[in-house]
Amino acid sequence: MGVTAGSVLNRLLCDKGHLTKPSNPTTVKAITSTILTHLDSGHLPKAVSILSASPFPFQFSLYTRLFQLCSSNRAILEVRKVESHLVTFSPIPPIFLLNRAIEAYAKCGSLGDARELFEEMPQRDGGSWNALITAYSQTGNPEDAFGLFIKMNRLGFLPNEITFASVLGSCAAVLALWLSRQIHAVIFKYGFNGNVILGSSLVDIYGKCGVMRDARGIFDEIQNPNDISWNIIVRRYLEMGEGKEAVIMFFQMFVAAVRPLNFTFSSALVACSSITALEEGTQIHGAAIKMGFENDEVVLSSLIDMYAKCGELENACAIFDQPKSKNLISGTSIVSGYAMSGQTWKAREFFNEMPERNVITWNAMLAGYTHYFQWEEALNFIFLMVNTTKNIDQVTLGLILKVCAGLSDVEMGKQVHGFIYRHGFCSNIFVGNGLLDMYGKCGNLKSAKTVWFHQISQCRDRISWNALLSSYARHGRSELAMTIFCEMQLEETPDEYTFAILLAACANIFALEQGKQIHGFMIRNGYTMDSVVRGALVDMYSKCRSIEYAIMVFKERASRDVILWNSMILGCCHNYKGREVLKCFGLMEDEGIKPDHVTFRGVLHACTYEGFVEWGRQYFDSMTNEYGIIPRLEHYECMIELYSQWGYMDELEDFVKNMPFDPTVPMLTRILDACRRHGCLRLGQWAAQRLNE
DNA sequence: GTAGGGTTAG
Repeated sequence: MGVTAGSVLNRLLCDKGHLTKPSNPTTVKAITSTILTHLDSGHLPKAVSILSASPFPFQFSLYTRLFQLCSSNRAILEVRKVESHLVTFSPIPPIFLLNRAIEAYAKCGSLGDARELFEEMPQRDGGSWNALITAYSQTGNPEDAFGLFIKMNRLGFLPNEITFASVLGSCAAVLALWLSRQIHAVIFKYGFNGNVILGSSLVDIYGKCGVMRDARGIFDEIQNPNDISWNIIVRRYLEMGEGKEAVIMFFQMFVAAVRPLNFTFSSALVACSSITALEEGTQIHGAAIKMGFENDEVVLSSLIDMYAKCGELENACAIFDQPKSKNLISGTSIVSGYAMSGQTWKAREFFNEMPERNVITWNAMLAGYTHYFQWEEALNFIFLMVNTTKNIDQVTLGLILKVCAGLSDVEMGKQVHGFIYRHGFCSNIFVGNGLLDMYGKCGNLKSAKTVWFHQISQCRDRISWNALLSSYARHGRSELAMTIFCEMQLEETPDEYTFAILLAACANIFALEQGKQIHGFMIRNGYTMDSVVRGALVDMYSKCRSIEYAIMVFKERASRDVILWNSMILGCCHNYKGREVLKCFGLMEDEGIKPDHVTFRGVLHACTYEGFVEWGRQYFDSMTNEYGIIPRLEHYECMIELYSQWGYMDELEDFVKNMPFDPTVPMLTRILDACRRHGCLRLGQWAAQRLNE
């Protein structure tokens, strides 16, 4: 080899004429047709070798065709041969053909050849500059593209739409908002502002830079936005978290009678999931069928995921059962849908039957277990995962840390920390926050601090701050949490979660005034009062002995989930209002809210201090019989306390000896104490004996 | 004759 484009050209331009013998037109025609036949059957190298062996010029259109095919086949050697033939046998190769050659070199990834040819061209036009700028822009050299653009202007070549499109492409690659605005102005000056492609590119850049108002302004000025323009605006709204606007724009497309691309369907459906807009999603499903996308894999997968995320597992499965829908991605959507709706058992069944899985599938399953606090299952699944697949990523590690935190297993957490350190996941903010949270939840504040200062101080975000706050608040360091909150505000805007943590901190130290201030701050600044925040408020007010405020917050809005009811019930417990607890329990049932284990903790607690021994027993039995809730250790503790406190020693003995597990040390101590107080020798001796064991 | 967007799952 060693023969480069420019050198061939230069040599031949100095020394030509003797090579271009007059050729027989019929021969040229015959060879042209042979070459074309080879091209049609996909034999590019063969076609090019015939060309190279023919010492006479061909029609320019043949060279154009050849350059095109070389580009799409990324055949760099063939481009060199075709260019070499062109400049050898055509006395004055037209500039446009050499521009095609530059483009072909660029498409084959050889900027060097493109640049050399450009340098050695005897004459260049605007197209030559465009070709080179595009070459640099598309091969990931945006700065060089900008430089060429400036040079071109200095040399007096007028930029056209093509030039601007390439330069804007470079702007998008480096998110150069300021430069884009300037180019935008120049585009306007040259009168290209009606151009659909340039308009769409500007929408693209402004959207990527997060200035959606400007993006939308440009979009609205495009006279006839095409499918690509719409695709951009829908996608950008989605990426900026404005799912609702994305869906609205998608439906606007139909008004404008532009046929959506499958990708646009996909974006719109993701947007529907993000705002749980099932109705709109279903409408989009209908539109997809009507417009003939019923066999489009991307659209089908997106539909399955939308239904799964909106909790419509039956619909999701129905689509999945269609022949064209089954693939790894849609299968993972189904696993995730079951897992995140609490049906982890069904998710697992589906998971086990999948023909192939990847790390995302495994993570989806694990996420279900952790989301529903099924730590044992999660732990077993992690062992299975580690033994089956070597593929573990930062999401897996984050989930594993969540399991360590859930089990308060700091030893395992430390092992995971070691793994993270050894495998270079330290710089990952997701993993770093997971570590911080794990140490915080396990009560190891020292290690949490170490992670904070040494691992995530460079890249910490709001989640890191919240994790730090909550670890202090959770372990009785409420005042410190307040101080940290002040520091946090210097670099992050607090969110709803931050305030829920702070309210819990206030509740712990009975800081009613500060709690009220936070409540007021949230209202004034328009924060959403979701059920978590309202629960935290109810909890704070009731713990601060301000039960009237707690009830006010509780009643404020009609939507109440089990978490909020539990906050209210436990709030009543704190204020020793046992009858209200039982009243709440009844009202909750009337609203159709299913009680959970926390609810029963409150109810049993109320029965204990009110002395409703028989009711307490009935509520405890109803957990298994009526509500299908398996009583936990704390519920057994409640019952032991209930019987002990009110001297129901026979019931106590019967209850303790029928428990499905051995009584714990605190339980035995409590029983022994009750036996002393109420003079019950037999049970007392039994408990003492068990204690000694 | 050259130019723009997008690839669904944790």
